[in-house]
Amino acid sequence: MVAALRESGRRLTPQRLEILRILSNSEGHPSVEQIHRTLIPDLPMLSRATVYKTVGLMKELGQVLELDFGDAHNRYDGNTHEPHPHLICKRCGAILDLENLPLESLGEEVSEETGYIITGHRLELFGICPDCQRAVDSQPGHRPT
Amino acid sequence: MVAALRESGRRLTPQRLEILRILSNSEGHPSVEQIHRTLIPDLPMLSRATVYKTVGLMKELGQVLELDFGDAHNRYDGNTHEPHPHLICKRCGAILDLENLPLESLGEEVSEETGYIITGHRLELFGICPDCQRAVDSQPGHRPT
DNA sequence: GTCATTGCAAAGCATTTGCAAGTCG
DNA sequence: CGACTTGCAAATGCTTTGCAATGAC
Repeated sequence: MVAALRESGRRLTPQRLEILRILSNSEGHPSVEQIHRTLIPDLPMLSRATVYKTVGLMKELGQVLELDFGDAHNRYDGNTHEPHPHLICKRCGAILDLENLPLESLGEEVSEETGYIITGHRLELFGICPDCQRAVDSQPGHRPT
Repeated sequence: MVAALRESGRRLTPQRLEILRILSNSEGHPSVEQIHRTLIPDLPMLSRATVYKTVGLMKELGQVLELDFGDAHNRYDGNTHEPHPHLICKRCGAILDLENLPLESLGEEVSEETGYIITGHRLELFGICPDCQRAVDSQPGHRPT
């Protein structure tokens, strides 16, 4: 990521370095707000605008993927450059990356049926993760948002 | 839809009637703004707030499905109550409903692998529709947004 | 030393809400 | 008539933008 930054002629500031660190370590597909909150202890002056600008820049450079789960905050995935399916827990919001799903054949089939050229896709599965299943058993009244 | 409105004790106003008409005839999954713009000739005083309120009400009554394709405007689908896959043209924005895709088996597979209980999914395929493929041939420089 | 970048504040947008005026039943 | 709706305007919440000060190279 740092290399991509440099190659594009941009500067590497401490703010950007920290933001990139979070994006590349991101297992949880953080939102701008989460990134900002995480970094405030280290960079107390960090503004949300800077996070937005950096994330937007990395998106532009193709280093980061913007996800949109329809719940106000966009979330970002720094681990892959390719869209891929996600499995999202409706209760706790955990997001799991899915791999090796047979979607190519599906695209071909749809292409034949409709005459469209298929260029991409987005797949999200929703459910309840194992942890939350256990939690449900012990707290029967507790509902997700 | 009108029945569902009445049963819930709501009133049937001309504005609502027209909005429902568009939702139920919607082949194009209109946005609030599109609904509003379409109705302005007939109901010049119609406010966007009313469209938002009505659409939100129908969503609450389960008569309409809210779609979110990540491009600012939410869009609404009055034809089905069940989520289903969509095929979206990146060039002209046309939206096609897909049916009979074998997604259940996919959910079962993921469920076994991850331990999640799968409760729903969202699938969108992106591509270029046949019309736009022809248009591309004749206007090579024209790019979608 | 330059010029990209930061961070604040203000602006933008889609959507929501408050409320007086209007109207469905 | 009374309560639900409308439509305006103001408010909200995320994101973007303008711009002077800062700092990377």
